[in-house]
Amino acid sequence: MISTKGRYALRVMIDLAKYSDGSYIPLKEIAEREKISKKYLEIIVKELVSAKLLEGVSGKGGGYKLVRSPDEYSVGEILEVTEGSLAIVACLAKGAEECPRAEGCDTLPMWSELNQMIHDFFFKKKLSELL
Amino acid sequence: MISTKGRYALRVMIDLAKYSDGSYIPLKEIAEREKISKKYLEIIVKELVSAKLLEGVSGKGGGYKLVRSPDEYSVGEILEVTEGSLAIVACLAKGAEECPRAEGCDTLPMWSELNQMIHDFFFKKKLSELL
DNA sequence: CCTTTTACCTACTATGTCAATAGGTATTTA
DNA sequence: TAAATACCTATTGACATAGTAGGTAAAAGG
Repeated sequence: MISTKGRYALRVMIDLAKYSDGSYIPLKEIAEREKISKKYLEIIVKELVSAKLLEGVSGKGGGYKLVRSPDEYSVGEILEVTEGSLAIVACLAKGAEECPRAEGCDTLPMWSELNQMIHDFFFKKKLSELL
Repeated sequence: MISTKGRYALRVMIDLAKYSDGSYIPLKEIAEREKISKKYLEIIVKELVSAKLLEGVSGKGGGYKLVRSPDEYSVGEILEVTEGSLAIVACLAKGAEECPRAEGCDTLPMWSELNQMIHDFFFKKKLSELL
């Protein structure tokens, strides 16, 4: 299940896509528009900046803005930054220790199939489709 | 993400489908074959019995068995019993309080679309396909 | 230079869930 | 009556979630 963190991240990105004219938007504005705790958003936005999905500038006139156009962001990459992994089962997360049962696991093919479906869904869906 | 609880439930069901000849299989056997803590399985199996996906009988010669044939179980119903909800976001879980933002939510259509995909996947997939 | 506005940083916390474990009681068969 | 089994209640340690609190650093305007 996608947590609020991932959902909030997506909403911040959508908000920026909608309301930015190229200048920087302060987080305070976004928090008020989206009615999300600004303090909590700070944590989320920081991760988006680290991942280079956003650019942040301090000081008066500062704030955040997108670094690409909305059709160049996939929903998948936004969620992956904040959720860590979108894998449907632990053994399919990247960096997971290899499952000793993988060989001969009756359920692995099903998990892989679904995992692929979800991955495709999220990475084909662009931010621009959510405006 | 599907937890071990749901994954174990599925493996118990598969185990029963594979090794039962109509008689009752004691949990001890299943736990040993699947290398899962018997104590933990007790919790899981109890829920499957409550949901009438399994039948349990106490005493010598007792154990558990399926109540239908494997092609009459969907993976979805098995997972729903143990996971509670398969919804991809909280607001789409059944029994969720109505989201005040639903009207005009930019992301809801996407969540609904994916939710439907996952639901279909799990409910069309039958236990018999995992043997 | 000083003040304001903003991002950025570290730390803490309450609540809940996960994945069990512990130690029993009830039931059925031989 | 004894053994094997399911079934029941309670507890636990570790971790994640969803925040809150209280600062420091940076940039711009006057």
